[in-house]
Amino acid sequence: MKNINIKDLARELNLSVGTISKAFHDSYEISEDTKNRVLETARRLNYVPNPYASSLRGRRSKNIAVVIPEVADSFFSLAINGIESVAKEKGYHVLICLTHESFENEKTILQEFQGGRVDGVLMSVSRETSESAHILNLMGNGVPLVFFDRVLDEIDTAKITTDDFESGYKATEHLIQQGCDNIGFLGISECLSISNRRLEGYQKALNDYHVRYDSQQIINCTNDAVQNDILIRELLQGPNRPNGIVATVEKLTTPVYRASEALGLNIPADLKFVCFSNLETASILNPSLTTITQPAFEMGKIAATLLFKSLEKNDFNLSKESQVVPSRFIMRGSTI
Amino acid sequence: MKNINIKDLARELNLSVGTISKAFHDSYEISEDTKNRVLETARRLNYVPNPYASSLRGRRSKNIAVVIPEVADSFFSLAINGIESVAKEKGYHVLICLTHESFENEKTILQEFQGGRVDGVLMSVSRETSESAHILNLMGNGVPLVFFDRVLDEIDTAKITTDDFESGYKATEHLIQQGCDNIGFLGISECLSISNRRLEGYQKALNDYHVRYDSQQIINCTNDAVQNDILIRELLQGPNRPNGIVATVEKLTTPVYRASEALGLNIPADLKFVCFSNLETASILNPSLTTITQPAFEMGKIAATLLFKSLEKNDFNLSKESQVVPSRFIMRGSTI
DNA sequence: CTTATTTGCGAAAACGGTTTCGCAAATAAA
DNA sequence: TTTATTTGCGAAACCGTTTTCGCAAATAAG
Repeated sequence: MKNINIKDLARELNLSVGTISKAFHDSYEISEDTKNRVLETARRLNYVPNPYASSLRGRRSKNIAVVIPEVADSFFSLAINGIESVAKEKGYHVLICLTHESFENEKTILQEFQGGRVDGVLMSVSRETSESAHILNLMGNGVPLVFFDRVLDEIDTAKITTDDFESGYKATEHLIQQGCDNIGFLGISECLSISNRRLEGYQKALNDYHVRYDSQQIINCTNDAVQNDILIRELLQGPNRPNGIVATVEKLTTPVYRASEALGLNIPADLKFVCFSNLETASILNPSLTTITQPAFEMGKIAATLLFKSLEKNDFNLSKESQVVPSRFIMRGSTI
Repeated sequence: MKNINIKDLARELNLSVGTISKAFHDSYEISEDTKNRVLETARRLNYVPNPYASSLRGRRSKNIAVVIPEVADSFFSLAINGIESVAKEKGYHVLICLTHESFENEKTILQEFQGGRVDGVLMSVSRETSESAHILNLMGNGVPLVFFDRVLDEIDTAKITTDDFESGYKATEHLIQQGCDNIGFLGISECLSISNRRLEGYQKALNDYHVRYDSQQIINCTNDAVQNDILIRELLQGPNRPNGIVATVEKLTTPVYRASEALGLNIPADLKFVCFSNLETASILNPSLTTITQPAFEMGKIAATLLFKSLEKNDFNLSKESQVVPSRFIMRGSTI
C-alpha cells in the first residue's frame, strides 16, 4: 500500500541507507556485487526515489517550467512538443504555467518559482509585460531562464526568436506585389517585441514600395475575442477599408474570415490576408491561408537544449546563446 | 543572491524556525502580533517556502499531472485550460506528460510517479493502452487518478467522458438522413473505449436505418500521419468508395480534406464528412466542417475538481463520481 | 612481519521545512 | 494567596534523500 522508500530497501538488504543511495549513484565506494543486489531488489520491490527528497540535498527537482500566455495555440503547443522532447531525454518533467496574457499572473507565477519548485524556466512573455523586475529577481536567485518567441530585450539571457522583422517585411511585400495598396496590420501588443518587430518590417516594406502608411490601419488587438471581433469589423467597415491585412497571431484567423464573410467581402478578391500561424488547417481553409509559419517545434527544442546546458554546467553563459530561427513564408489562396 | 529560507527568517526575527512555520500556517499557538511580524518580514525579504521541503513532511507537493497522448490537439489543449483553471485556484501546478500514444511511454510516466512527484493524476489513456496494471499500481500507492475522455473501463475511479455512443449515432444518423448509404468510419484504436463506443453508435444507426454495414469501411488509423494518409486514400480510391465518413479524431480532418481534393472528390457532393473535433477553424474550412464538439474545457474542469476533492478529503470515493457530459452536434457545410 | 594503502561500508549531518511536546510566564479560578 | 489553566514559544524529531567522514578488514608495499 504505502510507497516503499530507501529505508525499506536498507532493511530488506541489511545495508545502511547511505550504501543504498551510493549504489544507485554508481559510487566507486560500493562493490559491483552490492550494486547489483541493490538494483535488483529495487526493481523487485518497485522502488522509485522521491525526487523532492533528493532535490533538498543539493540535487535538482528535475522539473522545469514553461511559462506561456496560452496553450490552445498551435505555435505554443508545438513548442511544448519540442521542449518535451528534450526534457524527456534528460529525465526532466515539464510544468506548464499559463499567464493568460496577464502580467499579474506572470508575476505571481515567477514569484512562486523563487521557492525552488523548478530548476529552470522557458518563457514567452505576456502581451502586457514590459517591466522585467520579476524576471531579474528570479534569475538573481539562480534560476536560469531562456526566452522563446516573445522576449524581453533588456534581459541578458538566451533568446530564441524567429526573424520577425524579415517576416513582417516579406508578408507585407507579398501583399503589395499582389496589388494591395492599403494594408492593415493586426498586432497584439504595443510592448511586445515580436509584434513591434513585425510591425517594423511592415513599415519598412510600405516605405520601400512607396505604399501609403496610415497609422489608423494599425490595430492593437486585445485579449478578448469579442472585443477583437468588434475591432476587426470596424476596420473592415470603415471608410478606409484595407484591401490587405497582415495579422501577427494565429487566433486572429477566424475573426478575420468571419468578419469578411459577414460583411460580404471576398478573400482574396476584396481583401488579401496573410497571418503568422502554425495552423495545420491553413491549407484547407476557405480560401487556404497564406501564412508565415514559425519553426515552433524547433524553437522549443533549441530553447530547452540551452536551458539544460546551463543546468548541467553552471559556468555556461546563456547570454551569448541567442538564436534567430527563420520562419517559412507559405503562399496560399488568401493572397492570390 | 541565494534564496532565503525559513532559518534566515528566524534569525532576522529572533524567533525559532518552528514559530515561523506555525505563524505561516496561522496556528492558534502564535500570537496575532507575532504572525503579523512574520508575514511582514517574509514579504519584505521575499521569502517563498520550498514546496518540496514541505512535501516531505506529510504535506503535498502541490503538483498534479496531466497525462495525455498529445498536446497539439484542440480537445486536449482546451481540457488543459479547464484543468489549469481549477489547479490555479487551488494553488496547484500542472505537469504535462505526453505519451505520444505509446503504451510504453505511459507506463514509464506512471512508474515515475510512484516516487511522489505528483499528488494526483488526470489521464487520457494512449491508443495502445489495454492493460491496467500500471494504473492500478499507482493508485494502489495512494495516488488518486481521474480519467477524462479516454478511460479504462475496468478501473474503479472517476471517469469524465462524453456521450460517445450517442454522438457516434447522431453523426451517422445525420449522414444517412443526408442521403449517404455507404459510410466509412475512421477510428483510432481497437482497444480505446471512446473509439469503440462511437463505433457502436455508428453501427446502431446503420442498423436502425437499414443501411448496409461493411466492416471493410471501418478503418483503424495509426499514430503515423503518413500511414493515415495512405489508409484514407485507399478508402477513397477503392472500388467501394464511401459517400460519407465519420472520423473520431480531430487530426484526421486535414488528411480527409486533402485526399478528397487530390482525388477530385467534392465535399459534400461526393463525400459527406463529419468529424469529432474541437477545431476553432471548423467553421471556416472549405467547406465548413460538421462536427461533434466535445465540452473539452468543462471536462477538464470537472475532472480536476473531482481530483481535488479526493486530495482534500481522503475518504472521498472517486469511484462513485463518474460523469457523462454531452457533446454538441454542429451541422455545417461538409454534410449538406 | 610490519606498515601503507585500498576497499567497502556505516554513522551521522545535512537539505528546508512541519509537527509534537514541553515549559515558562501570564492569566483565571478557588 | 494558592492552584489550575491558558498563552506563546522553543527544542527536537521527523520527512526521504545525499554526502562527508570515519573505520575496520583486506590487500599491497617495504
